[in-house]
Amino acid sequence: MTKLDKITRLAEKADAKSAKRARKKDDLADNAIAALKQLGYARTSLRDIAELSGVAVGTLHYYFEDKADLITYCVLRYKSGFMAEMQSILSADVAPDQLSDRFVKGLSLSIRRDAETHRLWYDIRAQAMFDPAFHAVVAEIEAALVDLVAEFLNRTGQTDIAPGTAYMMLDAPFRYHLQKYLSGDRTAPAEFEDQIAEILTMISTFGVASTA
Amino acid sequence: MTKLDKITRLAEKADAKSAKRARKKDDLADNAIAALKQLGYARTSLRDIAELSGVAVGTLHYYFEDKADLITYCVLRYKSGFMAEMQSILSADVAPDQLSDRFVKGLSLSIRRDAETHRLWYDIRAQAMFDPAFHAVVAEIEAALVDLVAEFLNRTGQTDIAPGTAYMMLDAPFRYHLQKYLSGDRTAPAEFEDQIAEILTMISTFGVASTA
DNA sequence: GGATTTTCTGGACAAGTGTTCAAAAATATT
DNA sequence: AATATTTTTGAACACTTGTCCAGAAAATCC
Repeated sequence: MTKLDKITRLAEKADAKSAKRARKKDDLADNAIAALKQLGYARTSLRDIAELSGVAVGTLHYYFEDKADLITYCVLRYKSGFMAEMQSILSADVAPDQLSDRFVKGLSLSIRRDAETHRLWYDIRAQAMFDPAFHAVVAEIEAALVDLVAEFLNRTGQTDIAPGTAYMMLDAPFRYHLQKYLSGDRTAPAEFEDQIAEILTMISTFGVASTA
Repeated sequence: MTKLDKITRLAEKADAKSAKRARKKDDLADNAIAALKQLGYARTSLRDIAELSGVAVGTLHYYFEDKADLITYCVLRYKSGFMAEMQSILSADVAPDQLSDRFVKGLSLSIRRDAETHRLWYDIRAQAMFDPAFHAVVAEIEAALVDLVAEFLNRTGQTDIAPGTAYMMLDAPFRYHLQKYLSGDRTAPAEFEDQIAEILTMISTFGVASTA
């Protein structure tokens, strides 16, 4: 075995080791997210997370610097999951008007199915206004969401409205009806669809009017 | 002195007493709001509030049932202050288009001047999604805000959009640019005005189109 | 001006927080 | 099989939290 082979072997081992560590880290993060979804950022302690993960508190500190590090990691991970889901809806090969319908239905379904996940996002977003440690991760996710909306606008041929503006016009009703849904109003998702329909009509009317 | 006079006197005394108590309560609440504005709901302890108010912790419990009671009271009080301010802008006797301009400028100014207060509101609103104790007060404030927007729409002659929808289309950019402003972006208020202008144009275009 | 009620204090309490770390257990290496 | 390394544990630490309450202080009443 040459010297170079030895070096390669050592490098492979180091990679395998760090890959294993990353897997465990993600595993812990997933359990942490589960806890955070139920209790919210402020009410979730490291002991809650440890208990739900089936590990001791010390283990968390073995993988994460401190609590802020853990939360940041979780939020970034949550983002990749959510974004992938939305992208898969958007990249379906259907006609523009059908796509629009599917997109709205997808959001409405997400209120019902992933209410707790979205609740956590809005919680973190609010906390970021107080804790600069979350500025970066919130800005990153919000930029990705704007990109998502921009793609939706492109696919449906709406080019007269700024993506940032459109994002807000979708996000606001989404948050509002999520809130209603969480407080027990089962009709909220349906109302959400109606309101989005009104808003999308308004956006397209605006497009027609301003290009005329 | 007749028996009735005695009763009247006693009633007056009781009123004066409870009025004094209410004044003190408001005084404590104002200090509590000052603390909450700086630290946010989750990070503000009763000891923080007590220290800032110049009283002992026990005093807070003498006037408020518990922490939730105190916070609820504070939020309601904050609401009356903010709402009065916005109403005063709305009830000014000016032409519709001027009113619209003043309204937007008023909101933009409020981002600069009362950033911390609004931040607290968005914090509480997010907490309400986890803590049912805040459902009622958040719903009440949000309803009042919708009423405010409804009045704005009436005064400017826009009757084709649902007030709830219009509220969200103003609230979303307001929150977004507040967030940008708080993270150090001084140009956020100006951007906010531009975006609101775009949205208001869209709303009015929609109105014209749908009534045509 | 003495008695009574209201207001306020600040220490005590139990429970909970993030973090640290020596020691044990598990895994990998030779 | 023995050694070395990585991983995990859970007790201990110092600190904070909301709440309670006996007693002091202040205000009110007759």
